[in-house]
Amino acid sequence: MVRVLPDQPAIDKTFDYLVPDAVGDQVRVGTMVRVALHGRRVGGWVVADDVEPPAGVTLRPLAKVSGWGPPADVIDLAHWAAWRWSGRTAQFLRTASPDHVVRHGPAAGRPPPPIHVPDDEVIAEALERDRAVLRLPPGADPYGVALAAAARAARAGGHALILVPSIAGARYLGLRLRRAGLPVAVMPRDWALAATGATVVGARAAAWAPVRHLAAVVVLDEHDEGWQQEQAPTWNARDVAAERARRAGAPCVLVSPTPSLEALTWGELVAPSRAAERDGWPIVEVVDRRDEDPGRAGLFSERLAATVRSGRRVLCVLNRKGRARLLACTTCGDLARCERCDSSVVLDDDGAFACRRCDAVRPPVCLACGGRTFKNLRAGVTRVREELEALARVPVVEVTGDTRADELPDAAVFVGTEAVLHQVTSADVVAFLDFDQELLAPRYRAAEEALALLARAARIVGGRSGGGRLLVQTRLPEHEVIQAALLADPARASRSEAERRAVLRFPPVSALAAVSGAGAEAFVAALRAGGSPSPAGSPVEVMGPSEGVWLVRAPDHATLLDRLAATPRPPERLRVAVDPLRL
DNA sequence: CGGACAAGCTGA
DNA sequence: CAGCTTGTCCGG
Repeated sequence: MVRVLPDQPAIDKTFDYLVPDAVGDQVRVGTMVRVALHGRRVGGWVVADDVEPPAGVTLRPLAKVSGWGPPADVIDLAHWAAWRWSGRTAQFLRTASPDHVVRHGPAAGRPPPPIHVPDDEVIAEALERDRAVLRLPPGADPYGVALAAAARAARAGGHALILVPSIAGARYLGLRLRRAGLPVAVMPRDWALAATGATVVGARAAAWAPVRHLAAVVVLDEHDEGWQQEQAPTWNARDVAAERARRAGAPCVLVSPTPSLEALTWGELVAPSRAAERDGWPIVEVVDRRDEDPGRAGLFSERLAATVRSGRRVLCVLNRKGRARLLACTTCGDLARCERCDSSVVLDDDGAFACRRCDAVRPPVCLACGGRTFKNLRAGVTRVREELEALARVPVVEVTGDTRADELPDAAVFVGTEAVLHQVTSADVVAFLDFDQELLAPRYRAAEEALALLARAARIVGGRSGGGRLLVQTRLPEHEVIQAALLADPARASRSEAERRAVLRFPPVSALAAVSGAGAEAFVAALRAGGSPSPAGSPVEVMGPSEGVWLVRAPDHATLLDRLAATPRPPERLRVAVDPLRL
């Protein structure tokens, strides 16, 4: 008799079935099966075997054994993740399952030859720890860490799990490891090979890959916000991988040029020498815009003008979309604002004013004088491209999130949103036209995000030894984030950021969840009622609502998640985002 | 999720 | 009161 969790989003409940003798040898914890449930057949996973079914129910036999599923340790991990991100076990098991039916493992390959791993003290030191945060500068090649981890896992009689933020990056790393002689499963394609035994390389979903005898875990660019899924449950592949390592007793190395505060709280920092780290960061040229005449300055300093005219390949970053972001009435000069909440409004696709905060839409008419024409106060990327072209006297190409990388014309000067750093792979200089926008963004993680942005740009231009250069226009030249990049010392930024988070009680000093949706009000009421009789002593606070979102805060994850799990969910739609990146 | 069944509504 | 909609419950 086995316990089966149906693969149905709304059924978070298990049912027991008889295992027919004929298929007994194919069924274990994790096996994917089909079962009869309430008059229909549904897929599901065996989540426990040798179970004692509740009295008074007549069991039906399994309808079919579909194929291999996640190993038992991943089934346990999915139960944990359902608690950790207030989700449902089935959602995680779907991510952990092969996308095609798997009935046989791949043919056994030749035993791998001994692999040569170059000596590297810093990497070796990181792999000695149970939980290491390895701070490698942006210019460093992460291949050495992956190879050393795979070799270490092999010595321990097991396999390594290596997570890379992008799918393309994972494929490339997989190829290089395979060339070194290792059996490598690149996820999600090689699910069956991973299950039989290989070094496993992949992107976010690979945190759920089957790994035989997990013996080392590496997460590259652990600070990358892409590790977290945007939809609820907002699970984070870095945290899943770290928990897997903990459960397996395997070393876990989180690698980043700019480690997150979460990582620094979790593990021990390992970093190369100051000289080596400095070499891996580009030269940072800070242009202090306070010296300029504010009326005339625009977005282009003298330094920037000289740089775009120098003939070098320059990427200019301005995180604003093409349409105007701040409008003023041409008649009276009043700013275009929302009638309801007073926030600034932007022109939507239909030419109406749309509020960016409260969703209100109104005709484009000045509230003060009734004027109907407006001028841009802040140019978006489209306008800036034209101005920059005039300044540079060479063609300037605009890049936004919508631009297709393979259709990008070649040019010496590009301008775009952050997307330009994803789509153009090499340059001599990356220039941030208005870095204060990153530093002062109204998000609690703005400082970390700003430093990560500099690190991303640093990868494109390369370290200082190769002439890599960043140009940062700012009115905050003393800001710790800019100083951290300038001195190639990310700790400068994390120290001050840690203090700020402690004062404001933001993560990692606390644990947060954002609750929204039609059922949020009822859920939050139940959440408040579920606490200790005296709310004053309750460690779980509920704040809000602000724009329909409540924020739940607790001193730590266990307190927060136990309370969320103990609160009954209303039948209406409810989104619970644990560890929200934006508030 | 989706089928079963009960309770509620409508029109003759 | 048949015939339909809407809501709630529950599955092995």
